[in-house]
Formats: sequence, structure tokens, C-alpha cells
Amino acid sequence: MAVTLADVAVRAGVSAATVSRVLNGNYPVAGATRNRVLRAVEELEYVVNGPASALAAATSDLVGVLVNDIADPFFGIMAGAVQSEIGEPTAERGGPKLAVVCNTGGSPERELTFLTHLQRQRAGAVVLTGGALEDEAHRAALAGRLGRLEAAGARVVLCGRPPLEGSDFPAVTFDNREGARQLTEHLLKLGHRRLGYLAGPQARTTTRHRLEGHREALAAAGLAGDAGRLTVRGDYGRSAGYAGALELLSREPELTAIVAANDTVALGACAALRDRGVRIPEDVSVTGFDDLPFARDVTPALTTVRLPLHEAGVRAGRLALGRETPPAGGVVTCDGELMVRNSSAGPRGG
Amino acid sequence: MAVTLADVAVRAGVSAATVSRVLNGNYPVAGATRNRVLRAVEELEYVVNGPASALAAATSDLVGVLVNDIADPFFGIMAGAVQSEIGEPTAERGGPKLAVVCNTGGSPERELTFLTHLQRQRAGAVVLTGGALEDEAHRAALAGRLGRLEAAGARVVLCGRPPLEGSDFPAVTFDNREGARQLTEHLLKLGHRRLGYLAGPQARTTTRHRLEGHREALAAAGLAGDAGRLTVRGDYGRSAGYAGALELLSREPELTAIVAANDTVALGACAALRDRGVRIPEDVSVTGFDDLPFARDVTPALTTVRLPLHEAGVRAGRLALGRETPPAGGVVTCDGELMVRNSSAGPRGG
DNA sequence: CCCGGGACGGTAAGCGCTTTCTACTCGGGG
DNA sequence: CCCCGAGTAGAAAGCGCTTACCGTCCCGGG
Repeated sequence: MAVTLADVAVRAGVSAATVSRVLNGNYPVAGATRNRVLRAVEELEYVVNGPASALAAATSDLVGVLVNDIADPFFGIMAGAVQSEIGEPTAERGGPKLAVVCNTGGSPERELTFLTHLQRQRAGAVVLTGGALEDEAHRAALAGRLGRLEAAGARVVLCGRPPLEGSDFPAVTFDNREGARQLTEHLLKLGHRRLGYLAGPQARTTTRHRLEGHREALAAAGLAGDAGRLTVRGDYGRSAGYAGALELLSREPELTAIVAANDTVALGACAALRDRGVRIPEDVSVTGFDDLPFARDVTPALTTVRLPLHEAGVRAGRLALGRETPPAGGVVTCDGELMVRNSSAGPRGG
Repeated sequence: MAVTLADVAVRAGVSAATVSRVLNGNYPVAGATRNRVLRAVEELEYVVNGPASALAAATSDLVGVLVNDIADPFFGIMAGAVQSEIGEPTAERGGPKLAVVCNTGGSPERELTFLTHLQRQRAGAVVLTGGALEDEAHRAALAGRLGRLEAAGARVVLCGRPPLEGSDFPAVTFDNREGARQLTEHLLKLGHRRLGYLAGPQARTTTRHRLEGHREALAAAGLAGDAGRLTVRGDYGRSAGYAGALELLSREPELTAIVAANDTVALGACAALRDRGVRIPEDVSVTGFDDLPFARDVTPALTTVRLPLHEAGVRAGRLALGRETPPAGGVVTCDGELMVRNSSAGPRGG
């Protein structure tokens, strides 16, 4: 049915081995022979059987990319960057790789099952993006799975998340804590004293680090007291921001600023404020995090922290292919950059 | 090194064949035997070798998803939907499939090479998303590649694009023309007479259909004359919208409405207008297309056409797995829904 | 003039799994 | 009491490719 190596070999009047060698270019083949083979490949429209070569060579050109939700630009941008990087053929190690994108939806179990599937496909590398769940059992299970993957010859890279404790997989991580600190500091400098915080989901490193940065800044300004009362938890979605903002407003009507866990949450908060007739930033300032593309286009444009998502994805891709060797310690830290826009201003009468 | 079927077989005291049958569950195996095998699998932490089974069984559980740009929510949403659908194990045909996301970046050549790579991986199905390039040579090349894929046993499904002429792959398509018509009609009904159009890239079906719908509405209102002069071309990005809006404004200062090819372009246009001190919608109405999540959160909220991206992705996924049989003709058409929000209003003095 | 070695090319042994075909064990009807 | 078929399990033949491991051929140096 399908054209095989052997067919090409016959047509070119050589052995299968020679065809294989021409195709993989890792063994000397005389120019004339090579041409004959290539012509035969053309004429027969031969396409290598990936599984067969993967089996024989014990490697595949698949790279797994785990994301929470590919529809979210935060992950989309990183995944796209990884893909663009691994899609380029490498001199050292063979042709372009394909990205297998796995949507975990934030579920730890799916994370694990996807890893099993990837191991099953003998993926050459796996990139884990997104915040880590802070749960000891899951951490252990994850470390186990990743360890087995690595033992099976796959490279494992973390992207946009802190290193995995107890393991030493290379990681490209964001300095969420520092970014959050700067953001809150910015608001404090503007004169705000009553700041609400819309936190992300529990038990996520990202959530915790951003919250910690926020509180660090508050503490430095002697404002640690209110922090607990003025923190509302939700997920990283728009409606959590909407509900959270209303909740904050009811807890503290004199609020002058809302710090959201990310841009999407901030957007929801803005919507809630607008619906309540609260002006931004005149009455209440709002800040986001991530600087997704839409952040500068909403009105008012969001003050936020820009995360180099694309760059992180590219680095992760390079690490995954072994094009780049991780620094000592294995952690590449990407700093966020404070983007001051129109959603923040001094408080009323400030 | 790695644990193989044979190892499991030895441990369970059965033959490799039996282990395979237990794992695939397509042949009767006595309960006791089955349990012994499963226990051995557990104990050895055995993970099937995907390439090997793909080779032996001549199928793989990979599904290719081609997108223009996975970082764009338009594609991210569809890809995510496809993935969630194929990720569920099917009763009829085996375990969960993995999605291989391929970013073509809109390049026809990359589209073709990715298809080759997918064929090489013996992908079980391929979903092509996004507008098609209107170029005869490329159409033919594409049809050829897809034909070969299909011949190799892969299911081919188009998603968010019109059927491929000359072939009859099932397609889930959006009625862009009708959506655009309704949108422009809406503006006309509000009293607008001088409408500018920010078109997408040349030679794309999506671009053409939306433009045609727009002009159809104009023509019906006897306004066909100005259409050419008031159409500016760009890509589907924000900056094209920005530049395009300025261009339109200079061509026709009396403009009262701008119809953008999609939400992102509309966003850019809004930014340009704001920078020019033009109020939306008081001075100029702006409309988008797609209804991406951010559309309702920008200010003013965008009047646009909602496309059922998620649903389309799910349908495409189902078709790709053969869970759903395509209707006669092979085309599932998804209608857009006009979403009237605050970016459109009657013209000055209208 | 002979021999060692470099440059090619072929042979064949798997890679780990699926699946056909065969073999064996029972239990019941003839 | 024998035979047959249902129910299970095993043996073995590949699936299409890669890659040691060997031949060949031809060149130049001794």
C-alpha cells in the first residue's frame, strides 16, 4: 500500500541501508548514489514512516508542551514560542520537531496522564509551563513521572514556573514576587493606603509569589495590618475579577486601589467597577499582571507587569533541544517589567 | 534498559501476546490472567512504546492541528476545543489522542511541510483551521498533500474555513459573509452612510467573504460607489488596524463608521481614533468580528459578530475521530451572531 | 608489485509491538 | 463415550526502519 524504504531502494537500485543513510545524512554516500536515491524519493513521493524510525532509532521528534489552557494567550504565547523554536531544524540533532500541546486545564491528574502519554510516544523532550501546584503528594508524583521521562531519554524543562524541589530540571522562571512588589510599591508611591488584592487560586506558586510580593511592599510601608482582610481569592478568570472586586468594595468602601493577580482578573474587576459607577483611575486604581496583548488596549490601559512570555518560551525550547545549556543551578530567571499606564493614578485627594 | 512488553509477560507468567491483548482489550482474556498482567504492569511501571505499536498496528494516536498562530485566541480557542474533544477516550476507537499543534504563521509552505511531518508521524487525523489561501497553485498542492494523507488512512477535517474545492473533506465553516452583512446592515440601520472598511490580508477566503458581506449590505443600501475608496487592506493584527484607521480618516474625514475585519484590527482602530481625539461611538462607530473574549471588555465594548469557535473546534474534533459523521455535502455551517454593544451608535446628528 | 586502509555499499539482526494461526482445555449433546 | 465448538493462550511472522559488521574496490606507499 504505502511506499516504503525498500520500494525506494529498489527504484534507486541500491539497498535499503543506503536509502536510510541518504535520508539521515549521517554516513558517507557517494554523490551519484545520493542523487539517484533522492530522485527515487521524489518520484515515489516517499514519506518516512516516523514510528518505524522512532522504534529503530529509539528517538522521536515529538516535544510535549503542557499548558493549563491553550486558549489563554498567556499559555498560547509561550507555546507558540516553544513551537517556533523547536520547529527549526537543528544542525546537531536532526530535523524539525513537532509540538504536542497538552491542555491540563489545571488538573494535576491530567498533568500526570499527559506525561505518561508523552512518555509512551517517546517524546524527545517535555516542556511544562504554568504555575505549579503546591501539594506535596502531587509534587512527588510529578517528580516521579518526570524522572522516569528523563530516564527514558527525554529532556525535561520547566517554563514559567519555579524549579521543582528535589529535582534539578532546568527551569525558565519569572520573578513574580519582585514584579508584584514593584507594582504595589508603585501604587504606594502614588499615595494609596487602602489596597485590595484579588488573588489567584490557592496552592499555586504563581499565586503565592505574587501575593507575597504584594505583601512585602505593604509591610515595608507599614501597611501589613489590613492585608488579610483585603485579599479575596478566586481563579485566574475574568468573572473571578468581577466578583472579587464587588466583594472588596463591600468589605472596604474606601478602597482606592485594586491589585489583581493577572490582567484577566483585572479586566473583570474593571468591568465590575464600571458597572458600579466607579471611575478608573480617578476613584479606584486597578493593576494587572502579565501584560497580555490586550492590556494596553483596554480603557484605561492597564498598569501591569510585563512578563517576557515569548522569550521564555524560546529559551525553554532551546533548552529542550539542548541547543543551550542551562546555567549553573539550572534556573534562568526572567524579570518582569513594570508598565505604568492609565489605570493607576493617585487616590482621591491624594 | 526500558521495560518492555516481554518483561511484563515474563513477570506475569504469560506470553507477550496476552499482555498486548490485555492492554488493548480487544480480545477475550480470562479475568485472573488479566489481573496478573495488570499487576505486573503496575509493578514494573510499564509504559507502552507508542512508536512500536504504531508501527505494528499501522495507526497512531496523534492528531495534527494546523493553526496560523496559536498565540492568537482565535486559534487558541479552536485548538483547545479540538484537543479537549480528542483527549477523551472513545469507546469505539481506543484511548485518548494527542494534539500536535502546528503553527504555520500563515505561510503556505510551512502548511505543506507540516502536513508532510504529520503524514510521517502517521497521524490518525488532521484538522486544518483558519482561512484558506486563495491561490490555485497552493490549493492544488494542498489538495495533493491532503489526498495522500487520507490515502494513508488519516481523516482530514477543515475547521473555520470553507471546503476545499475539488476535494470533499468534511468542513466546519463559519458563515463569514452573512455575519459581515448583518454587521454592516446594523450600522446602516443606525443611519451611517460613510463607512470605512479595514480588510484583512489579500487572497484569504475569510478576508474575501467578510468584505463581500459588507459590500453586499452596502449595495443593498445603494452605497456601493464609495466602497472601493473606503477599503484599506492590512493583516489581521492590531497595528494594521491602527494604521488603517488613520488612513481611512485621511481619505474621508467625514467617516462615521469603521468596520474592521476582526476584533484585533478593530482594537487597533479604536486606539488610533482615541489618539486622534475621535470619540467612539459618538464621532465614529467601530465594529469587530469574531467576538474574542476581550471584545466585551474593551471600552467601549465592541459591537461584533460572535463566532462559535469552541463549538466549531469540538465538532471538528468529533469529525476527526469519526465520532460524528459529516452531513450530506460534508459541510457543517456555523452561523455568527450579531453582538450589539457600545462601540456602535447612530452617527453625529443621526 | 604487493599490501594496508579509506571510502562506499550491502547484509542482516534487531527495535517492541500486533495479530493471524494454531493448540489446548472443557463442557455438553449425540 | 466421543466429538465439536466456545473460550483462552501461545508461537511466530512481520510492521518499516536503523545500524553494527562485513565485503569491495581502488589508491598510494614501501
